Amino acid sequence: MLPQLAQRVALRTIHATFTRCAAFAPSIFVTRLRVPTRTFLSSSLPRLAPASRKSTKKGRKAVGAKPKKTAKATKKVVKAKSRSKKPQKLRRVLKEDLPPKHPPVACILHFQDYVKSHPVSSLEDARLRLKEAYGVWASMDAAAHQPWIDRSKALLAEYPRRLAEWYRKTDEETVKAVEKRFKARGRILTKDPDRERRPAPAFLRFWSDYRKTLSVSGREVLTYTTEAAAKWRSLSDEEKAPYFDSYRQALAAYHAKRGKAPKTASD
DNA sequence: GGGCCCATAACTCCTAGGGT
DNA sequence: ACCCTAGGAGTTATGGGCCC
Repeated sequence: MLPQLAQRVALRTIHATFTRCAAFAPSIFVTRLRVPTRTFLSSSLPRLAPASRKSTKKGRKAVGAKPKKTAKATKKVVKAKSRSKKPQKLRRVLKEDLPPKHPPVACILHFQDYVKSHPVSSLEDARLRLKEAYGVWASMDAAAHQPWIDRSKALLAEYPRRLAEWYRKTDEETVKAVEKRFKARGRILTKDPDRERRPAPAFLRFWSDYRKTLSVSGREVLTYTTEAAAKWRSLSDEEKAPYFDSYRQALAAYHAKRGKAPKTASD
């Protein structure tokens, strides 16, 4: 095996050569693209295209979806550009400001233990060890997996509490800065598990009841959302009343808890 | 006025971990 | 980036209402 230094030099030389060649013939030296393991072509159930929603929910973009540039979006870009002339002073996010990391899952815990008992000495060695560790994991039966699953479950059970604790001890400005940093890196900050949820509105209460009357499950339920909406629209005010009443009650309780009075029509 | 949130399910994608 | 996999979280339809 090559000594570490020699190996690094060799790798760097290969990389440098590759980069130089790629500069001359980019079409030949196309860098490996990260292709999703499953696409809408291979998917058994392709994602449904948004019909009436003006925008999708925030967060991860659909794979392959290129955001349309509407006049409004262009306006926003111009606005953002003009704003960007004045450099915004962002709060610096320190390492200790970051929320607790998501706990490792069972196979990763197993991998950690495996590496501890089988130390590596080189890059090639590390790669082999990885393959080896996951090979060992794959060859184990469910009973053998159990200790790591239990550990993972324990860590996972603790995670929401740790996250909620982080939200409690972290000031709003830092949370916002962390959120921004996450967003900039294409990640999403997990929401506070203890956050107070707004009560579900009348239609959702109706929908919850409606789907109980359906004898379908899974994704099939989705096809009934339109039907449920039509049914909701066809309901008389009297029929809708119980749903609105329960919503108003829940909303009043929600506002009372927050110390804010609900807005009325006269507001 | 736009964006988000609420409920619901399966499906899909991403993240977590280690060393180099 | 490479190697792997379990599980978290976003996506998707829907309408009403709140908040910025």
